[in-house]
Amino acid sequence: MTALTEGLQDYLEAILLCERKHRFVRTKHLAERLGVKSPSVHAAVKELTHLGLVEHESYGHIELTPEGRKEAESVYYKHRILYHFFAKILGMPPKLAEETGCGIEHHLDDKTIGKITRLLDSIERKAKEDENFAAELKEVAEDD
Amino acid sequence: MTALTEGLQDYLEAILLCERKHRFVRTKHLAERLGVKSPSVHAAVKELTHLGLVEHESYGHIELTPEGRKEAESVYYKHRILYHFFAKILGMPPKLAEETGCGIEHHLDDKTIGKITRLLDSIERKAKEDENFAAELKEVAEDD
DNA sequence: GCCTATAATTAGTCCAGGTTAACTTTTTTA
DNA sequence: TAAAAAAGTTAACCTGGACTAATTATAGGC
Repeated sequence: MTALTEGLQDYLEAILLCERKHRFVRTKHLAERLGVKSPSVHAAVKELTHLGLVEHESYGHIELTPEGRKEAESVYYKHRILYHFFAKILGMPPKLAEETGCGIEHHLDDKTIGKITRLLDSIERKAKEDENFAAELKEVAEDD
Repeated sequence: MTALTEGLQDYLEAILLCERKHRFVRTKHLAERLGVKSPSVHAAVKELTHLGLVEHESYGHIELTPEGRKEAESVYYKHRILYHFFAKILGMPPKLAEETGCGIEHHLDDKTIGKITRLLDSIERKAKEDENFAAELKEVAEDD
């Protein structure tokens, strides 16, 4: 009720991404992006409004509040890091990398994401200066 | 209904671990391990029975079928790899590493887990032969 | 061998989050 | 500008997965 569930985090992220593409965000856009019907969007947006994370007047467009934006950006950042890891390091097909990232982003706190970020940095830096290591990584990524 | 949900996977894994400790598995053990009440266990076990993954006679003990065992072991293996990654590589506190692994194990397919396994191997091998890289990893793990 | 304690089961409830169908508001267009 | 199309809202319902309370089995202690 008063908690930000995984599902609501997905809605926030979707709002953020929609607003970058459509100038303003409508129920329909979110429904399409999330593969869900409009009454579901309606209920979620109502709940997010109630939590003070979005603003939405009836039949109007949907906007993030500052806190909502912060939350949405945090989710999105996690998503991008994970996508990078799955797609670029592990060599997963883009769609699967995308879905996998989406599934697990909610389970990782900010500090953990920070550590993963630095780990990936180290790995990639090392791969640049070490042929052998780079070859091993390549093998992992290219295994099908 | 006919799908193996995340929750049911957790039950399978718990059955596997309980049977290693108690000789036979009872509703009560699963309830304790999963932090859930017995009617919830009952319902889940019934569903798993229906899916052909466990056998359970009324008031008796709970057993994995061969397919159930296979599934349970797959989940458990994922869990262990992830625990290793979070606890040993990222240096997360054991409890958090445990919970995080549990949250995301369901989202990773076998091939992905295989890739992660090999990636961790490469990283650890490289760290053994390369002081510098080892130091960087250590820093990631020890950051609090 | 009976009685009590413990365990398992059943019945009924709740909540999140989805659905369809019906209705209202807004927008578009002829 | 009025009618049709599209979008949003509401109501009623379903499912998974938890819960409590009440009931039924089983097992141990006397």
